Amino acid sequence: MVKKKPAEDLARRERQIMDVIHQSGEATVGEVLDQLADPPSYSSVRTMIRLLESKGLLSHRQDGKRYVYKAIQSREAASKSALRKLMDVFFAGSATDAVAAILDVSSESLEPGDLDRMAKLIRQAKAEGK
Amino acid sequence: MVKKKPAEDLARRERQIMDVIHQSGEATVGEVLDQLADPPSYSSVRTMIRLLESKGLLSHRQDGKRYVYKAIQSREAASKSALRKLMDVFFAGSATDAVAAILDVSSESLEPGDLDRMAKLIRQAKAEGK
DNA sequence: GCTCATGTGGCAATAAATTAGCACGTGGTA
DNA sequence: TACCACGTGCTAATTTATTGCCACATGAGC
Repeated sequence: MVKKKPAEDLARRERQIMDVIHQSGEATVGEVLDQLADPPSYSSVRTMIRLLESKGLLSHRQDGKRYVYKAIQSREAASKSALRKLMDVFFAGSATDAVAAILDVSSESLEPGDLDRMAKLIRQAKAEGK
Repeated sequence: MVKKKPAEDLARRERQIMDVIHQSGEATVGEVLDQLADPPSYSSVRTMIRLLESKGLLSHRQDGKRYVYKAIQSREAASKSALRKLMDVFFAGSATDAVAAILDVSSESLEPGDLDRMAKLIRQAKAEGK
């Protein structure tokens, strides 16, 4: 029986690369390299990406002679599991506390429109949950 | 010049252990061991924890003959940086999208009271941001 | 069609992370 | 007080992750 390897179990570089690809949606080796903070050689990035593909986390399509990689798991699915984990670790699973932290973290950049949209989301959730 | 090592740069086990300790607030070696999904030996966990302490991520106090470890960086600070990163990677930095995802992830377990509390948080943020 | 710039594939070397063994110390308890 | 259970410190061995080389392929421009 093969061990399941969720995204949380990735090594450092692997995670960095997956993050870049999730952030970009799709990326070539060169694009990943450009977005890595502390980049190794092109060759190393490529090896790493191929490894991630062999682990079933990435897939590629061909574009001319280059490969364009994307995550197998959708951004939505990946973000949900990351969020769930973050909520568990830092907020004892509390969605309310997590929302409070988001408001806090982004207070600098929030515009009234953002807050209105959030308020609307909450009204909707309330309506659905009835 | 010494390289800064933010929490995101931790290796797999290191991060697992930091997560457990953040989640618990404080923990002994044995408690960390109990909460690790795929635990190595007691001895290994101890070595890892001492390493994290030597890196400046943990500190300990003595309780009888045991050490009780806690994170140097507060849960609040750690959660903020984790949230910021998650928002960047998955939601292009959008707080609104992050809130939407939280509502989605936790829709099963939300109670009306939670939604009311969130609504209140948003009203407050709006008042402050004026 | 030939050549060059840029890509990929496989593989070997290195570096880092993880594991655990062994010796010793200490507090509680009979 | 003498012993035992359980804790720590240090260090070595192993496993895993990361890096980059070298050979070969392919498309674009001349």
